[in-house]
Amino acid sequence: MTADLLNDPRIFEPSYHPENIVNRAEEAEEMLKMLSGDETNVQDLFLHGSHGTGKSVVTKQVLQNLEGRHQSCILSCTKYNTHYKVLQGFLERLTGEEVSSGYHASDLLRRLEKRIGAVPTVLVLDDADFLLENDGDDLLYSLSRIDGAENLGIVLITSYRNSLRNTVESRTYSSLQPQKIVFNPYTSKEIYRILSERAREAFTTHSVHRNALTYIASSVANAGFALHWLRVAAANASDTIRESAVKDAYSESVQSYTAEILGNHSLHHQLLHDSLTRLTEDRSKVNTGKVYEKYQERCQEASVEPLSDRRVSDYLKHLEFEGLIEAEYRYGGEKGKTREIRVRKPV
DNA sequence: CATCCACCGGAAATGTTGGGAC
DNA sequence: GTCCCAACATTTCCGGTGGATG
Repeated sequence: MTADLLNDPRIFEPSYHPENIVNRAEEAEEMLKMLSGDETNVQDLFLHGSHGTGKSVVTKQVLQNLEGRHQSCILSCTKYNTHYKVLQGFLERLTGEEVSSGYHASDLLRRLEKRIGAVPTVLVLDDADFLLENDGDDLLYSLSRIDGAENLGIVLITSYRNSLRNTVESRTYSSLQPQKIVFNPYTSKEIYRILSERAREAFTTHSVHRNALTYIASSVANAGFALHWLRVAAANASDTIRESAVKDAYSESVQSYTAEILGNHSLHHQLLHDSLTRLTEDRSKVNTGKVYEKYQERCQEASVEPLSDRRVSDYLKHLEFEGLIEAEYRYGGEKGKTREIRVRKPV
């Protein structure tokens, strides 16, 4: 690691909050208006866009702007993926007190209701695909019926589902009526700006070549991965970061980026993803059955009991939510009903 | 037209965990 | 400690799916 090159490694962490967010002013302004509750009730929002389009970062910024007047809290549904866990998480963050398990979910709901009271409140569910898959709309229904809902804004962030309407029951949808905001993929110009602004903060002057940044910017639209890639290249470089260093760092970046995402999931997700990469070294496709076979092998290697194929089918869906795999669903035909799966590199 | 492919995915059943009440 | 219970995680069960094939 080169301390002289990198002023502050935290600047590349996903948790880092940049001063200036490239080309998302419109979205931020709209969100602020909807959540402020100035002209009307605090609204519910549905934010959708592929990975690395700035959904979470913009949301954090907006919440910061509301600080003082609003109380707010963000949970990622990769971890908080059930009714109970979400209520527990929100309550803990808002009150600062630990909430153990063993209560009735309705108990927690009542406590949350009380806590919200007359205070404008924004509750954000990031990676909401995971919750919706698991819990259906049970939680959303409860939250939408909460007393004092005019002060409560629920923000759902998804990168897979592009609408809430076909996911939840119509009674839930109609009481939420979330305003949908779409985050379009960044252009390579925008990625370039994101990289160079971040590089200016993180590196000592002139330590990164312009070509190095253009190379990344022309390759990917996922800002999170772009930044990760640049950080890996920086860590490997001894003096200046050249285009060649960036090219060399690609595979390692993909690997560590993927590992980071998988780190939020179970061992079985990892084994499953691993089986898949072993099966499809090129950009070839495999069917679910083959993947499951390979997965069972991997489990044996790792001395772990494999999960049922039904469960694995759900886990594959999770990998799809995370953008780690691409699946095409086939119904009938000579191949029967299955899906063709391929590993997906971050783009 | 019946049958088959090769799974999908909903629903119910079962297993597990951690608390509270006694 | 024992019993009961809610919340989950996972398994078991099973009715689809629609073109290809005989």
